[in-house]
Amino acid sequence: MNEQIQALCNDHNIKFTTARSLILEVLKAASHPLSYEQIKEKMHASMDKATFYRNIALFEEAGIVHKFESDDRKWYFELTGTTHAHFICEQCRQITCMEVDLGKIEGEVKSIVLKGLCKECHK
Amino acid sequence: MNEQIQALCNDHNIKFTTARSLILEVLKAASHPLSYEQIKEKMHASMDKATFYRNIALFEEAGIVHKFESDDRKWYFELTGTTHAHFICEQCRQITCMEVDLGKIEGEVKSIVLKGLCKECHK
DNA sequence: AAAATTTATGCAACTTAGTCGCAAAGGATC
DNA sequence: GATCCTTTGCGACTAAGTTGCATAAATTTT
Repeated sequence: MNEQIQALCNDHNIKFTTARSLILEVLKAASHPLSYEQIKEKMHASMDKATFYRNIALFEEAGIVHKFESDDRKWYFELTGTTHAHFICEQCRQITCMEVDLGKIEGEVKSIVLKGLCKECHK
Repeated sequence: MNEQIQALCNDHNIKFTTARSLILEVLKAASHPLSYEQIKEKMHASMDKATFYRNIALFEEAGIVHKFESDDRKWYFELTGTTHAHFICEQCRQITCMEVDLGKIEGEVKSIVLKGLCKECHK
């Protein structure tokens, strides 16, 4: 587990530190994008937010992590991987990942965010 | 022009005031979503931001206006109308509207935001 | 392996889009 | 024209995220 994360850092010329390992571990285990608060909760170790955000910025530059804003003025982070869409429910705030076929679009699409009411809340 | 806006307010049980008219005029003339700053610039009349945001909240509740966050920690507003997607270029920050066919999705989709590099910046 | 240099972390102060409380202004109603 | 209700503007506030700076941890040099 840790080896994979260490390898991820090495591959991108990023030094492997405790803080970075903690962040990446949480993101790796997550099934959907998480905010700073959520990541912090899952970390079982304290970390200054400055450290967090600086490392996230580093990951982003390296292309390891992708971030986007939901509709709550917070950033949500996830490991980059398959390009998939996110559905954000305006009512329960749950973020779910989904595959979407867009057909052809000019330019390069890096992320897709759908908003509305999820299956549950729509009833 | 003004009559249409007035009618829009009447139809939704919203009193027609100067401030509201100013906001809606700008939104009506816009071809893509605008932020508070952008709307303010186009208004040719001063308005307190509290007034602006309170009226926007009112429009939202009434279903006249739709808002979403881009990736710059700002809200972008537009009149609701045909459900269409927005493409936000991460480089030039331009927001363009586009039609997208998603196929079938469970729940109710209210907005779609794509991010990436636009046709121009992708070159 | 101690000193020097570089890099990462934590703290505290700061930034800024958006929000809230409150008083004054503007209309409507009697 | 006095009373009531709504809207507006001002200023203080909020909170996610950022930045400067000092300390701590690595890494390199001698």
